[in-house]
Amino acid sequence: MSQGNIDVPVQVAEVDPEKLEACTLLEVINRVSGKWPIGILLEAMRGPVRFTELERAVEGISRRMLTLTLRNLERDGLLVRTVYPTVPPRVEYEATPMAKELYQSLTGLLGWAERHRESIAAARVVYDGHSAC
Amino acid sequence: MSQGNIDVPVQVAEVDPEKLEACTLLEVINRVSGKWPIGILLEAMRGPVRFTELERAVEGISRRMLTLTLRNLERDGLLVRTVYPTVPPRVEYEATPMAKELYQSLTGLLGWAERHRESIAAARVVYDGHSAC
DNA sequence: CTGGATCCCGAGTGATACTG
DNA sequence: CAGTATCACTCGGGATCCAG
Repeated sequence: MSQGNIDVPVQVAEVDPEKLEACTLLEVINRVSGKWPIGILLEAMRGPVRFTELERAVEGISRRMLTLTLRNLERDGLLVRTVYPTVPPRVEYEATPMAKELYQSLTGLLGWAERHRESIAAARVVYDGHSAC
Repeated sequence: MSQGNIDVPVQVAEVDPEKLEACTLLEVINRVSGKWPIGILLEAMRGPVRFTELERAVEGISRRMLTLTLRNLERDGLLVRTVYPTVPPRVEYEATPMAKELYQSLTGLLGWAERHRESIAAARVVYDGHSAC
């Protein structure tokens, strides 16, 4: 969707489609990887949620990581941050449509994980020396 | 929203379905996160591939990380390792059907990434102070 | 309440050298 | 060819204290 001009000797660089896939996939994987992004996104998906609510909901996250992760998600346009200049500061975070769409895609992975959860566990037991029998 | 059962003292631990989703997703995300797993999987998906071939194909990976990542993927049953006791040792890795199915799921993420690549880039520019204008 | 600033430790990873 | 071993270093992330 980047052009319609025709007579240009396009230098598309012959990108190997598979390399491109690996790269792009890597970007999105990195975006949601880590312990916290998904948990936070899941909460913010249900509607506006406050900082403290997230702190309790995500469970186990430190204030520092909550802040940092929140900033990154906001930066990528996955979360909107709304500040209400009230006396006790009030800030709400909510997932953007883009983030919700991401979740739809993640569902595919979730399905895969659930379908193969046992297979993987079994594979590990075997690999680890199928000792504890 | 935590129950509807009345008479049974079920010990199902009352797992919040959303927590479960976050957890499972996290497992699979962690499995393929990192710089290397995807690249390796992509190569091994095309057919049996040798250690050295991977070392060149993945490009940028160190021998150490290649070995470690390979071991993890094998452990999870995503890769099969075949050793041919020939004079120069020959080892081949190939993606299992399970891994290929995983790739199908990853495709959903890839689609999302491509659809929103520009939006994200734009969001970042804005967030970063839309300076370099 | 919401977050920024520091300090610090351990896991992850690259570089390099060695081996069956 | 296909790894393994070691070392040094970076960096994520927790703990803690400070601030608007």
